Amino acid sequence: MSKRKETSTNLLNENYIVESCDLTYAVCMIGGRWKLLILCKLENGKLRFSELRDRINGITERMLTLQLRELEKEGLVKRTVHAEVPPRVDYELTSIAKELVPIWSQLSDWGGKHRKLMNKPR
Amino acid sequence: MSKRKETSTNLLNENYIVESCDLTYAVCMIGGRWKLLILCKLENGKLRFSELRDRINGITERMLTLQLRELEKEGLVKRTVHAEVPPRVDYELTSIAKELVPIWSQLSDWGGKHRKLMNKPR
DNA sequence: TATGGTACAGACAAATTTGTAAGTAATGAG
DNA sequence: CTCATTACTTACAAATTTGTCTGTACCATA
Repeated sequence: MSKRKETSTNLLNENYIVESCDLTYAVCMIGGRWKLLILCKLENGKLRFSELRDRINGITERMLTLQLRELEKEGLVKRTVHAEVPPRVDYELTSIAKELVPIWSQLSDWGGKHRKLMNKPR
Repeated sequence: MSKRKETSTNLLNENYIVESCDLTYAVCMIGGRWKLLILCKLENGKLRFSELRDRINGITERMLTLQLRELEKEGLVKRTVHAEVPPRVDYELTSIAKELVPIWSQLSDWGGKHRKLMNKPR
């Protein structure tokens, strides 16, 4: 949640693009270093913070927090806090996020295919 | 084509993630501020550099060049130089990129739907 | 009273991406 | 010889994202 300069060309461009293109809008939601990894892990149900952290190799708590916050804002994950000590918080996909699953599965297949093509060029 | 530090955690993380997840791999290909816009414009056939530049609001020649170069490297667009003066260069989608079209059309639909949901939250 | 587990928050720095503002080569037209 | 056109390139600066490290509240348990 580092604030962005509200007057930068960079931000204006991004806004303009996202406004005018549903596709770019969609990809922006799931862009960012860790978002897809997080969403994937949640594909089979709820997980708590520490479970996510432990399953995603290399992520720091800070990054996990930041990306979860954004995903929450975007309405892709739902956050539930249990009033316990020590605290317990879990995350799950929202219904609109679940609609993405079949799409990203195709995209993943495409990725696999493309990767092979690139390995043995011709 | 700004070089990246080969020893940074940032790059190591990216490599690791992309290696281990076809989905992230795929999304990385089309990530970046302008790539999808460019690909969309090429959906209906070849365009030359200046045509792309004029159709993509806000892009600079530098950015267009950079992103086209990456797309070319990734095998998503094909670049053809005509030996003329003044120079003429055109760009078109490769066949693997064309396979993405139906997927991104679904993603675009999802984006539109999601956008509406967000506008009138409940 | 000291310790421990959980889910973070904050300050700061490094890395990366994006934008700005020039300039270039080649050559045909005038 | 001068200028215009096209598709770039380069140096530099600003913005943004990602990573490092330290610290916090809560209370149950030893």
